[in-house]
Amino acid sequence: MKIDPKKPADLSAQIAQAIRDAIISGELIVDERLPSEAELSEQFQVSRPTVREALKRLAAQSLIRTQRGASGGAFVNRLSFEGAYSQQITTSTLLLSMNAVSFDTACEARFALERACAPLSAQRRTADQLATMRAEIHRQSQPGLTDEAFCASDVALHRALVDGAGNPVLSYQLAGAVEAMQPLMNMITFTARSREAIISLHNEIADALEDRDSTKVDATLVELENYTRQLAQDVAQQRSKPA
Amino acid sequence: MKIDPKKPADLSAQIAQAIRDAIISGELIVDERLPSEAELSEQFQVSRPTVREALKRLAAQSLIRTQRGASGGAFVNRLSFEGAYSQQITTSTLLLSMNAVSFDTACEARFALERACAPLSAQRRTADQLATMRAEIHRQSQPGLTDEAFCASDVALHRALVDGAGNPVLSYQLAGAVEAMQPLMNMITFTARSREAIISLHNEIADALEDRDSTKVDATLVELENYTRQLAQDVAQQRSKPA
DNA sequence: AGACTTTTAAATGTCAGACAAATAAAAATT
DNA sequence: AATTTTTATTTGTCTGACATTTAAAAGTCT
Repeated sequence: MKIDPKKPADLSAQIAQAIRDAIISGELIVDERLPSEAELSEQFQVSRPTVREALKRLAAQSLIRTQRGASGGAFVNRLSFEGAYSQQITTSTLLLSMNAVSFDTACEARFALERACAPLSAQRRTADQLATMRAEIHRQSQPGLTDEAFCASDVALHRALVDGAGNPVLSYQLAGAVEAMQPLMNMITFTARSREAIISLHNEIADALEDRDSTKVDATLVELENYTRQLAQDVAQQRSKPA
Repeated sequence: MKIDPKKPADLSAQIAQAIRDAIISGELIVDERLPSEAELSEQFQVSRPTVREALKRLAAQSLIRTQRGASGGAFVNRLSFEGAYSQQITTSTLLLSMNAVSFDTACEARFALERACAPLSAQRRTADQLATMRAEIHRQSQPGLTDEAFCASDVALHRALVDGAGNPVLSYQLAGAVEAMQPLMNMITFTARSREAIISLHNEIADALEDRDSTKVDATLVELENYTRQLAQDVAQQRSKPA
């Protein structure tokens, strides 16, 4: 069943893997309760702290949740799309920061993925999603908005575009790409003029989506990508010779 | 610094979050050694098992690695693209299986993302990557290949296509989408005739990539998507009325 | 002095037993 | 019958200990 050869490495890692496999293989169903820590330690012939370390590993991956009390215990989590976003975003953020990915590379990836959604979104976007985009555009045009808030709104707008494709798998995959870029975007200082240009492009995208004109959406996204890269390049240049 | 209010929830979760934040914020550098478990328990005013549970959580996310021995301890991991793949794949696999995503939805997402890479790949693919694709196509045409091996080769081919874009962020994002689909693909039984058709399309893709003809690549991917969906539909139909 | 072996110390990995806290079910009381 | 109290179960945490691994320090021999 969930046996455990005592040959190679950390017991807690082995136990975690055994339980993980049982979940993936469907041996353990969603919302099913695992044996109690005491029972698991009996079953695997290890101490309770070791079992606990294994369970914490699984909890870190959102594979299980724990509940205290009489009929408490560890339960198999239904990994929801929403719940998987955060993991995806954390991982992507770390990847981008630790591997010193260039802005260009990240930007290229982000827009390539987003353009993949555009045709589907043009076809399927709901009125609600369009309204969300319009609302974000309106927020972006308000004076006194911080750069951080501007970027956050930008992310929200693009999330709405992606969600418009009506494909949760796509939305999940892109959440990381779009949101993980935000820290990088935050490094750009947006002048009033650049904001105006971006908002204008955002409006074009919304209009095109309203008309369900996927060609126009794609073309505008390309424009937006080029403009974003240009902005980043200008900022980098200005910083290198501040005189 | 990495303080810890003892108000709300699990101490080990709080400590893990504190250390995680320190890593993300850059307060802890890659390959830097964390304080020993004893020191951490002193610092956070908790016991060593609690600290250990926190560290195991971080280890499960590949944020740290541990080493035994005299100058051992917990070290901040460089989260490599390669290393992030497995997490991405596990998460995506679980998502697909637990949420009963339809084959159509997963398939649509997968090809949408892949088509996003196609233009870049047509432009930048190396001779090596093309050779890899040719080799996989050759393998696919060998008789006696199991369905699992055929699918694995299929994954390898598409990975090569995606890698051809020369954008590690894209490759990382798509690894999950492509590989997580494999269990679903394995459920399709490939007849000799359907394999032949797929291989023919694969050859077309390789030819188009050799010619750096991105339009052709895209068109062929669309064909492949349609054919794949058709196959899945046929299998589903046949299973519903096995007479 | 230099190369090899032995010892030592530091660190993680594991264990055992205990108590605290939360929680739901069972029992008792009104 | 409804409410309160008790109880049992289970996770969360602590203390203290021992085992194992590993690198560096100490010692030994040529």
